[in-house]
Amino acid sequence: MTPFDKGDWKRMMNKSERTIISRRSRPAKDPLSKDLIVRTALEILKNQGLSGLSMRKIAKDLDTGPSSLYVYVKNVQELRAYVLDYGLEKVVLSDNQDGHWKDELFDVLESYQMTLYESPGIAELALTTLPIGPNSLAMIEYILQRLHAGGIHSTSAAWGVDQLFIYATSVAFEQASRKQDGTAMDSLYVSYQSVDAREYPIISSLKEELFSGEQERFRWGLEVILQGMLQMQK
Amino acid sequence: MTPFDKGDWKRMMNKSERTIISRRSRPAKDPLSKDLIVRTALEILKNQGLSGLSMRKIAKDLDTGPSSLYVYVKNVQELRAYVLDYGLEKVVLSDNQDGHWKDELFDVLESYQMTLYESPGIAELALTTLPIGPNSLAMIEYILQRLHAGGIHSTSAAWGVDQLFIYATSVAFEQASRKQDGTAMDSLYVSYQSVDAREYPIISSLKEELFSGEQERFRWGLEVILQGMLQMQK
DNA sequence: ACCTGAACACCGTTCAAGT
DNA sequence: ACCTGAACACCGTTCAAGT
Repeated sequence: MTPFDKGDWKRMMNKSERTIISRRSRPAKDPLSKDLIVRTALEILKNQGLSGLSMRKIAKDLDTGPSSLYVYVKNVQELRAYVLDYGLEKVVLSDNQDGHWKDELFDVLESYQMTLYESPGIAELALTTLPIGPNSLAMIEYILQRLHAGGIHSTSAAWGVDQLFIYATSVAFEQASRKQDGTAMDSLYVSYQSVDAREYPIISSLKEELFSGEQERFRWGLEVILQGMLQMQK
Repeated sequence: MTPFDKGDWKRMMNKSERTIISRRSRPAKDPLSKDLIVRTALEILKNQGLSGLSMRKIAKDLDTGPSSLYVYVKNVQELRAYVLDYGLEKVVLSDNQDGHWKDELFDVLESYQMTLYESPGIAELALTTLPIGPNSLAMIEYILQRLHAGGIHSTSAAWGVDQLFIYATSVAFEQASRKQDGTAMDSLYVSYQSVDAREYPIISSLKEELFSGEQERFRWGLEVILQGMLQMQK
């Protein structure tokens, strides 16, 4: 029995579904379950960001008190790990037979990056929370498989998949906070625009390039990592 | 006048020092200043991590109420940005004339990574807070200069420095949380050890490699990025 | 086994009032 | 100009008491 067998997960998430039928007297209020809690939490995360996600708000949305959640979840950190994996459900792992390994590799990473970009809260979560759960595992396995097809094996592949994730996650977070807040990234940009050219000559000369590029920049970064890994194998 | 001229910064950080002398009646209690607040905050961050850093605790350590801090700092987010730059003060930018660009590049990134590793709170901060301030700027300028010496210019350099920082920061954060908590990283390791070999064959076969390597792994990652950038220029 | 209320020990930020 | 106290609107987690 493994902790991440998909059946296990499903069973884990729906722990209390068996008992619904016997509760005929109060059909209006859904009974709690880990699955329901995580789905509610993800909804809040999408709408209000990571700082807006709290046990108390989840409880309120579920029309109960915060203490009720602790039957299904050990603490807020554990909840976040579940929410992250749940949020990665929509990352596309396309699997057509004649796809080229490199295209598929870049596509899945772009899909991952887009998923995070679309809900900045998930991006923030991905940055600080270790990837646990079936969706994360499926992605990692998929990427390792494509790297393998491209001739990158064993330690290089193991370390490389981490590096690719780090990069995609950080870029998504950066771009997401750029679109959302506005202020934080904008004020940084303004600062660089007026940097002292004698003290920081190269920064000053590259002040535009340092902030340029979106998807083109992301693809360039992936290419850098991949080319680097191939180069290191020689 | 530029926002990050070093003189400006010093003046900014010591705003109220001029007025000390006139306060002869209460010499026991230091008057507040941005510099004092940021230094106190950094001390708390080092000892108690990012979650232990709060306006209220800083105020308590300074023997005042939390509202007093808002004279010197707009909000907690701004304070964090200052604290981060202050925490990067000890990163070594060695500048001997006959140093090789690549050695110097790797050394400064390793020094950065070590600084974050030694206080996990700073690593956590670096992950989510944009680098503002003279220490961050000096590091970026230094790295751009070494990349330039290595033949990496303009857009490649501008995008590359970002990529190098992302990598160093993430590795430091990962390694720091591994040493501190124990639990989060350990439970992930245990999970991977018992992953279903039929469902995730490659993960299963690489379960050791996925967690192996420390400084060796970090250097490998830097080499990957650098080799990739050089390759992309051809 | 699950749910609830109340409590404990915290947060960031504001604002009127003082010097 | 700076500092203070008190208040407002929040947090995560625990625990005895209920069903």
